[in-house]
Amino acid sequence: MYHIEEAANMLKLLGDKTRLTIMAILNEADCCVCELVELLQMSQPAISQHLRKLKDNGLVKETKRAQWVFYSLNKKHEFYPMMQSIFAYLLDPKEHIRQLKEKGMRIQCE
Amino acid sequence: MYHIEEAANMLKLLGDKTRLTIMAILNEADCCVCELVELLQMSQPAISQHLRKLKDNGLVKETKRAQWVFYSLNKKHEFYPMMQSIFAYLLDPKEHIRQLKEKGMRIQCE
DNA sequence: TGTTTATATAAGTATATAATTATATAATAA
DNA sequence: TTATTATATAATTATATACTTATATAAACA
Repeated sequence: MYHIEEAANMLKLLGDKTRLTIMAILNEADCCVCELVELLQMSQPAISQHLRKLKDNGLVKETKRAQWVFYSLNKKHEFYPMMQSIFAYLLDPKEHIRQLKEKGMRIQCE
Repeated sequence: MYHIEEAANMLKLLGDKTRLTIMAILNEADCCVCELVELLQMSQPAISQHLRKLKDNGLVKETKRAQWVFYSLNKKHEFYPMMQSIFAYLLDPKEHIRQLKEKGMRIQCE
């Protein structure tokens, strides 16, 4: 049971097309920044700034591996269950992976 | 299964403390503007403007009765099931009604 | 009728947000 | 070492947002 203000803040974070898409993608596979840049066809700083916002609010975690930074959902987050039920309405769970492959993109950078 | 852009737009509407609270209250009982004004301790124009936004996006309906305008959730809205699952995480379903009564407020204006 | 009550809307303002551009950092590769 | 690649961050700008104040509308009531 969440406080309404925290919940509103979390919903606001998801209430942006770019961030919701990022979260939907990460819900299927961890991903590095460059993949998100290509997938979403947006500039690298724009993606990084959205990721920072998600990270600052604890919704995603980052792992550095070689020259890449991989992002993943923070499954320990208080709102993770609520997000999952949103994703359940939202997603064809295979859709983003399919989209990735259609564009000839690997799922992992390395 | 919703398009991600429409879903983001809907989540943005819910991603405001005032609107999320209004939706949570309406999920428990239809309500007129003056009650929302007292409950949320905000100005009448501020409340009306949030209600208009919710109405323009089809999330709530209005019914005029005497001098009051009652608002209610639009249960036919495409996103109504998703909102319900959000509310399920969000709410102690009796909390807002209790809060209403504590303030000596009637649930219906008339 | 004129007054009050409930609500909506318009105009203005302050703040928040998302993007771009330019630059910094850090790791890898040549 | 220098160049390249991946990422982050700062500064700027344009737009969106939420509020206030003032006003309009419409119903009820004296």
